[in-house]
Amino acid sequence: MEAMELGRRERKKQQTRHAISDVATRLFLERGFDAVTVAEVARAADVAVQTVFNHFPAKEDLFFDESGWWLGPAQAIREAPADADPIDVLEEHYLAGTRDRFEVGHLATWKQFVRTIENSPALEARRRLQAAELEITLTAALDERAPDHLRNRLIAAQYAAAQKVLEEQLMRVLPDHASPQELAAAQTELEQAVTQVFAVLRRGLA
Amino acid sequence: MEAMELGRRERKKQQTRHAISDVATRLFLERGFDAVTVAEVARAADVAVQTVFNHFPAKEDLFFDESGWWLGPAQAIREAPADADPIDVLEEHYLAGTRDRFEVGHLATWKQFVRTIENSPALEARRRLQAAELEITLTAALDERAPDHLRNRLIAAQYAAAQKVLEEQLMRVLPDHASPQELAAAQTELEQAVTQVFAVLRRGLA
DNA sequence: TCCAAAGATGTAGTGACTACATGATTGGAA
DNA sequence: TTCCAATCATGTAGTCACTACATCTTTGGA
Repeated sequence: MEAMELGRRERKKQQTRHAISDVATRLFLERGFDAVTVAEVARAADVAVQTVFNHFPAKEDLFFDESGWWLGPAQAIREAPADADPIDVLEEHYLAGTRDRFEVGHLATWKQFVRTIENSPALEARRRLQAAELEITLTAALDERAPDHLRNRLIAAQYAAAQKVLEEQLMRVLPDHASPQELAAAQTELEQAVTQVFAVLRRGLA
Repeated sequence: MEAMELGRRERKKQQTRHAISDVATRLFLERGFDAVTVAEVARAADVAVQTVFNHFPAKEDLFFDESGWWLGPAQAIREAPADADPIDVLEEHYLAGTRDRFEVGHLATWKQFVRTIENSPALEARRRLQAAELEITLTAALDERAPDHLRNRLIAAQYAAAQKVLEEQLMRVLPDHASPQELAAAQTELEQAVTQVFAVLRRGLA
């Protein structure tokens, strides 16, 4: 079994997985996460319910399919030069993510995603779990470069707090159907908030 | 229907509720939250499964029975004088809670509680939900006294972060069967950590 | 060509939770 | 005191996510 060229079997497996994931995402965005049953997803994707659970251990995994954004900050810290200020690294990482979201035009999709999450207690719980994992992995990454565990834990928790606050801010600032001008204004406003929030962290941890 | 003197009916209802809650708590602490079914709780309390759900909307409510600790910070802010520094108020509130825990000897029970939570994904999720509610109510309380919403939201998120970090620290610092000396040492160490963490918040938000 | 592994499927079951109908108790009005 | 209506406890039936397990089908490779 080679890693590069996948055989027909593996290709079919990925194909099935993507079919399920696509159908599920569409249904969830259309009707809300809680209003769609796994059985419906299976039926819409024309597979057995068991097949769905073979690929996705829980219903929430159909929605959060391998995005893995919550591992980014830890990775950014590991890839940064040893003498860099962690807060600088984290702010730059966050800003890079923000720019990405504004550039590709994924913003409308993103907002719809967040809306769907906000309408589902189960998805909100899962997002909180992801944030907790972010804190754990980020703390571990910080522990590798400095010994002060309590401080590192606090940095990680504060980064997670900042991200949460800024995401809410973006939702608040972003109009539903934004014109290019509105979008640029929102981006400016958001970046100011980012600067402001990270300034608080930097000053506190100085 | 008077508020003070409860009739026999209401008394019996509370009695049933407490019986269920007590039995449930004991079972959960003994065998872990996930290893006990609601049906077992009902059987042990000698009531119908339906009766359990009449009093407690979800299984987790059997464990977190009306503690309501997560509303404390918002209340502390509302009760504080208008010119007091929010961080001072919150630090004092947190320290008061810490002192309570160390004084009454509830610490062993508390640690067992936290252990049980840590062994159950469902309980951890519920605790995160409580923390989220804390942030919302605290933000609302802060908004009542100062208009800068982003700042208030950040304060609330940072308080929640601090509390999370400090609770972990307490679990780390606290021996399983602490002698009075060990306990005093742990308290000192914890209070130093509290001072340190809140100093970071204060400096950042100055 | 054919076998063994891996994926897809089907069946049966568990556990939390809901809807609903019914039975039992009790507080209060007549 | 009697009796009705509200309220609480109960039982039944069902939904939904999820698991265990047996079976069937496909496919990669000997």
